Amino acid sequence: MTNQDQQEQPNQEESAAGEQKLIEDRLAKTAQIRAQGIDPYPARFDRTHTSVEATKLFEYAEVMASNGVGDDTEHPRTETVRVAGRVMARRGMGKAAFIDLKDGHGTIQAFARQNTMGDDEYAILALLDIGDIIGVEGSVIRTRRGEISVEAQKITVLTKAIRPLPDKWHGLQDQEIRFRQRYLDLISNDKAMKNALLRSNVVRSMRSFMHDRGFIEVETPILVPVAAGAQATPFETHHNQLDRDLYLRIATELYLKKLIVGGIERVFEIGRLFRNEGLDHDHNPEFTTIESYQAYADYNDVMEMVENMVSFIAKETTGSMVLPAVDGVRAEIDLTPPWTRLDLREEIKKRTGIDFAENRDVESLSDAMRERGIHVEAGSAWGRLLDKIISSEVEPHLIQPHFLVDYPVEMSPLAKRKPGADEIVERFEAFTMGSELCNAFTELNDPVDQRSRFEQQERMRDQFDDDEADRLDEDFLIAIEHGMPPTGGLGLGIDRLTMLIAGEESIREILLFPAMRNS
RNA sequence: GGGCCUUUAGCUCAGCGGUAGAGCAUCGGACUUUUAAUCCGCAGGUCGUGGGUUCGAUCCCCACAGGGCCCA
Repeated sequence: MTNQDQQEQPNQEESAAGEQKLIEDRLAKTAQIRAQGIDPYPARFDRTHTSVEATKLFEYAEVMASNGVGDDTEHPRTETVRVAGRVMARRGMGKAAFIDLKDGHGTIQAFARQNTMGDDEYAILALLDIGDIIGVEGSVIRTRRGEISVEAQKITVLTKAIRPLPDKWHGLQDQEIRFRQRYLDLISNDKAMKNALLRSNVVRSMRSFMHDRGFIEVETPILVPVAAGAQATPFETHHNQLDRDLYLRIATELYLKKLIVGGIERVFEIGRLFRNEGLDHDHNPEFTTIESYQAYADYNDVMEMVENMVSFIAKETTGSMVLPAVDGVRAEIDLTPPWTRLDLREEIKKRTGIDFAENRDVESLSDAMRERGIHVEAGSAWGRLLDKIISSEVEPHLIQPHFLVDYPVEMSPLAKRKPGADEIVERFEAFTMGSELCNAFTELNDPVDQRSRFEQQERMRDQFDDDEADRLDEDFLIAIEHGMPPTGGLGLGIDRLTMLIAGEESIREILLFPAMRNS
């Protein structure tokens, strides 16, 4: 060992303890690798096969061998391949060693023997740690114990890791670290990776469903002067040069309807919404929705589209429209269309005996709720009270997919009134597992009615001190004053949909980086 | 917002009013077909933070912070 090498060794006397010690050990190995003239962080690696491809290649060779094809039909082996991945485990035995290598597709074992690799090449093994990323070159064989393995001719360090990985057997259990350092969750827990891939497939399949139906995908502003189109509290921000307060959007609705006015007859956007509210197992301050608008359609057309879209996505991503039961979480969920339609007024009557058409003011509805032991939040508007009844008395029963249909106008400032029923709008929401999946309606396109609905929302903001009331958006009103065709609109939460398909109870299992408090 | 649970070695977890333990990982040694490899040995901790009670607190009490569950 040269003097320079010795300088790169940590000083035994001063070596740190605990985590710092583990890092210093690995830094010392990194230095030793460099001292041998090897770059521990090379730029690229010419991988020929993924773990899965290499396995398949061998299985093919094995089948050929069983038919008498190949040089050594007793011990089939493939041509030389190069695989790459992260070292997940090692079993060293002196002059031989086994390494479990994990790549983006699966795992494959590498088998290293001193007499196959040669002393110089084999020496690198002493400097490898669990967590390092390496390339292995060799032919694929089956070991005596039956494991398909790349028999290493050469092992290349591709990235030296200087921090240790979580426990190889138990995986990463600490939920906080799983969410804050999702990369560790992805490395350690198969389910994390499965959910990440599932979400990607859900979105891809949703896009293809919409494109196949002639919908045009667009992107509309996230920074907006008025946070309108939904009932929620927005995040506020400020543009310095314009010296103007802006908000993060709480919905994509109004911009998309402006595009309907402009003649894009089928339009959708998949994008992030921001609502300034608390966190729980199905709320995150930022989340993703699809909103779509279809000219000349009404909410019945949208209802059909929703059940077809959701069942299509389930089929594409899981192979079935029937989602399997999850132990301790839920029964089987059958998404096969058609879904049951329930009249909202009738369903509330059935569950509670309350007929909202007979209790049209805050006082009588509050009384009816108290009689049945439903909590009444003081100072709530009528629509908020009814919403409470629905969420506490009706929603929990909707485990299999259902549509609740026809809502009171007070709760739905952007929906068109039902012909012949002034107080009811053509709106529906879909529920599964007791929670909302989507919200949709026949869009209100009467500009005079729309203006008065907005004004009513603004009055509610003042009267009930309701931050979440919708906001009047003059630009939008001017747009529909130019004429918006009859339109069916939809908003559907993509994270919630993915939860449903994944069988997860928490949105934080689906969002790769959920919002967390200060650490 | 209210209640309950939780925070101990890099990871997974025990523990207890009397100076802190295991498995894995690490470090040193043996080992040429392993599968959580095995065997021998070493090292690793301001027990979430801050107060209090006590002769003595990781443990009991209070507050705070992070995480989880339930309720609103």
